[in-house]
Parts: sequence; structure tokens; C-alpha cells
Amino acid sequence: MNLKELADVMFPDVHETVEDIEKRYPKRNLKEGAEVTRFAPSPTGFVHMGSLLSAFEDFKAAKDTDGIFYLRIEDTDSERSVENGISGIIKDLADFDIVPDEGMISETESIGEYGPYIQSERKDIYHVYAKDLVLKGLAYPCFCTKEELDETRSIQELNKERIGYYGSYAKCRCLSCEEAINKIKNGEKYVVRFKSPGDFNNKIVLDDRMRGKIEFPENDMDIVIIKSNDRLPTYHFAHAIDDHLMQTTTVMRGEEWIPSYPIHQQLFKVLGFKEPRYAHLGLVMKVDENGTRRKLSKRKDPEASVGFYHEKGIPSEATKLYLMTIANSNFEEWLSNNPNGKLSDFKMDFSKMSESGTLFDVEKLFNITKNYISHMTSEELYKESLPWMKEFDEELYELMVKYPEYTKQIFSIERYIEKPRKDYSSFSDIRNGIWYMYDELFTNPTYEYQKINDIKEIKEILKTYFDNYYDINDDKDTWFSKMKEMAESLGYASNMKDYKKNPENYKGNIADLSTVIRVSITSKCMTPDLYEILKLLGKERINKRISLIK
RNA sequence: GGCCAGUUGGUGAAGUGGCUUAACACACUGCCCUUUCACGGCAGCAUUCAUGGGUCCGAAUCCCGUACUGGUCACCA
Repeated sequence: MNLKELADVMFPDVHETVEDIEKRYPKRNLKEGAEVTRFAPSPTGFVHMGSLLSAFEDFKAAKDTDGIFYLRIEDTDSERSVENGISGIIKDLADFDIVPDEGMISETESIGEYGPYIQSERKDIYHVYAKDLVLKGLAYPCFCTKEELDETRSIQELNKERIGYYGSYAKCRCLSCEEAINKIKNGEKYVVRFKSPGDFNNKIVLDDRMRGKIEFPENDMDIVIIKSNDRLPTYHFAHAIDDHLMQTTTVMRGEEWIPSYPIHQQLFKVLGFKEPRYAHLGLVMKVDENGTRRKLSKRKDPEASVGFYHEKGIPSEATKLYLMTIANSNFEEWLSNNPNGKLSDFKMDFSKMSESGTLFDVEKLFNITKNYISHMTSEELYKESLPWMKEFDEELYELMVKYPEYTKQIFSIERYIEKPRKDYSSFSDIRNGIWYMYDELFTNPTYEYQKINDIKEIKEILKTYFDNYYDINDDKDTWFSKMKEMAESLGYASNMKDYKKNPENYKGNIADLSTVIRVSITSKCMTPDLYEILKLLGKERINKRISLIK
């Protein structure tokens, strides 16, 4: 009877029973094998690469199995919360097409039947379970102050004992109900601690979905489950209750959580919940200035924020491809066999996930992006790069809008062939690849001819070529042979092999000649196929450009 | 310090006792192709899988120890 009194004093507002709560969360009606996963961030306003990867994997695991992916906000620590911190996360996820089936959809709204999906609004639920534990003698109030806790800690350090609140160090464990009730009635502050039934000498085993079996000593710490100030639960307690009620099948989280598994295992057991499966993900790392590896940091590393890649002009689809190559080691091979395959066709496999922390490799991201962009149609490239241009290159944006068809034609150059050009590692490379095609940008051309430098000769070559040889209607073969013809008539080698054999027999070679034309018309010595460029530019632009050369 | 994880080239990694004189991809280097650039092709880039032992006819793969790296031991998640 004493426990009942204590429980009532601790939780006077709780009138519901555990059974009442359980009834509100009926069994999910999903097909066999369907995964229920979740992304559960603190409302910090944005997502960084590491957490994006885990959200992506959660989402993918659910989609692969026709399951449910939901977004739960863990705001039990006010220090971590930021004003409007939820919408920022939702937006970052949405940019990568990660849209929850359930959970928060804005700062205050949610969808789904298993809510609330924000922990601060679940306080009464946690209290029902906490009260139930007190009733059963499995939880108790602890009045220890920070100073007292520090003191036992230093004693433990001195004695070289395990640090923590357990066994005989768990002072408040032995308090009688009467003592506890009196203290509470006196207004003493307290936390609620779980009364661990564990024995450190027992062994427990976690069967991790990607790491296999991991053995630990059983938990014997009386951890805090309800905090004193706001009476909100700690992570451990909220995790057990939420993932039970929301029926998460697989919890994917960073490997920093491995050591707290014994606590979670015990909580689930004592509460009578079925344990979810766990997959403890490797961290995303970077190399420091001093050469050591460390976890990618939200604060210190600009490349950790997803916005960084947006600014660089990496399409979110390409970032997803990269994340998938980190997530599953067999994905790259699958992609190269299915160059136009959709991510949704690839099934993620837990056993192919990397256990060790992965270095975030920007070079690789660029390479993947390069391939991805090369497989887009010109229409797609136009459409997808336009919003980026609007934000980051207004000048080019306006030209793209002014000349949509012309721009798409530029993008088409050497695109629809077996091995398309791979010019763009990001949308920010586009300007350098195409600016000279627009007269508006072709205002201050520079001419860096390589071998042929005499301006008289250059003008002569141009005049000869455009007056006597170039015909915009020629097909490529004709165009090509005419160039050779001209080379010969001017004393240049039309065949590189001949030239290499006897360079002294010629004034130069056909490459030198085409360089003159290329540079004169584009102001660049490196461009895609000259034939197509001339054709697209057209007679008028060409003439104008030739007249610029003084 | 206790507990836990990880350790295969510059990077991501394959590999689960013989097919491995360690795949594939990125990066890098060289050559070839080529009217430039890009693409593409070829070749090179770990005699060795952190390290020392052990088991075995045989070990990157199994066992034990050590080292190193990271994590964790909060009324943070």
C-alpha cells in the first residue's frame, strides 16, 4: 500500500493506466517483413550529412519493404531546441525527397495515428509508465544533489571502481516510502530513477543487424528516467516507450549508442515490451587539419551541412546516389550496371553497411555528380539547373530564360551519344562550359592561340576558311574533309600521323588550324565539338565574332 | 580507468579457410586514341590485409594477446 501512496504523491495527475495507453496504439496492420523506421532528431533547425545519411537509410529501409517511415521530434532537452527548429529539418529532408509517412509535417502539425510525434507533448504518457514502475517497486524518487553525486563519483574513482549510481552507491534506493513521501511533501526536488534488477556479472547479447552479436555485462545502473526540472523523460526512457508504442521494428542510430544498449534492453524487458531490432551505423568522418579522423561536426565543418552542397550546385539526386554508395557497398556496382536505374529499384541490405566510420569524400561526390549530369537529358538539365542559377548566377539565369531552346541545344552538344561528355561536376561548372555561346557574355574575348600567333596569318586563315570552305549546311563528314582540304592548301598537315613523322615538311598541322578557329570564335582553347558549336552559333554570330578580331 | 566498437593502398571498399601472386570504383601517374578539351582504351599504383603468437597441409578470413583509433560511462541526445 505504501508504494501506491508514493506513486500517487509522485504523480498526482496520472489517472490513466498503462492499459489505457496501450489501447490507443493498436497493432499496425502491415504485411510480413514491413519495416517501421524513424528519424528522431532534436529540433535544431537543420540536418547535417551524418544525420541525413541515417534518415535516408531509415527511409529507404521502410520504402524497400512497403513499411512506414516516421519523423519523431526529440525535444526533451530544451538546450538543443531552436526556434522553428522542426520546419528546417522537414525542409532539409524534403530537398532529398525524404518525406515521412507519419509524424511531424510542420512546426506544430503531424499526420498519423501513433502520435503525438513530439516528445514534449507525450509527457503524460511517460508519466503513466513511470508511475506504473513506481507502483511495482521498479522505480523510485532520488533526491541526491549534484554535489552528492560528484562525491560518490570521486570515491569510485579513488577506489578504481565502476562509476555510476548502482548497488550500495544508489543511496535513495533504500529510502523507505515514508521517508520519500515526506521529502516530496517538503518540496525537495527529485528525479525518478529506474531500479535496475540487473547483475553486472550476467552477460547479455545484442544481435545487431549489421554488426552481428555483441556481448555486454548486464546493466545494473539505476538510471534517471524522469528529470526533475521539467519532469520530461530522459532519452533512454522515451526511446523505450515511444518505439514500443509506435511499433518501430528497426532502430537505426549512430554507433555512439552501442554502449547504452544494456540499459535499453533492460528497460524493454522490465516494461514488458518487445525489443526492436537495432542497426548501429558507422559515423561519417572527416580528416582534421592535424591529420586525425573525427566525426563530421555540424558546427566546425561547412561541408557537413546539406546547404553546402546545395550552394555548390550538386543536385540532390546525385547526393542521394553518393549517400547510397556509402550506405551499401554493393550499390556502386549496381549503379554501373543500371546507369539509368532508379534508386527505388535498388534494395538496401543491412549486411552491406559499413561498420567503420566512413570518410566523407567530396571528390567522389563530384565524380558521381558528373556521371549523373551526363546521363540527364538536355531538357532535364535545363529544368533542374534553372532554380540553382536563379539563386546563385542570376546573369546566366536570365540568359537561360531568354533563350530556352538555344540553351537546351547547347546542353545537347555531345550529350546523346554512347559516351556523353562529362563536363559538369556540379551546376556551378555550367557557366565555364557555355558562357561563350551567348553574345551577351562574349564581350571581352581573349585570344590565346597556341602555335600560331601572327595576327595577319590568323586573319588570313579565318578569311580563307569562312569565305571558301565553311558551309553551315555541311554534315559532319563533309565539314571534316573540307577542313583537311584547307589544311593541305595552306601547307599544313591534314593528318596527324604524317605530321608527327615529318614535322619539318609542314607549316603546322590541322590541329593548329582548328585551334585558330576555335579560339577566335569561342575565346577558349578547350571546348566541345567545334562542328556543333559553329553550327549552333550560326552565320551571324560567327561573322560578328570574326569582325571583333583586330 | 571500466565497458564497447573499429583497424584491407591516398579514399570508398570486395573478401566469411584453398579459385586471391587481394575484385571493383574514386583520386593519382604514364601510354594510346584524338582537330582542342572531354570521353574511351591500356598499364602502373597494398608481395600484403594494424601487430605478435597460435590452430591448420593451407589464414586477410578461425583463436589468444598487444597496439592504435573512435565511442561511452550526465537530470544531452
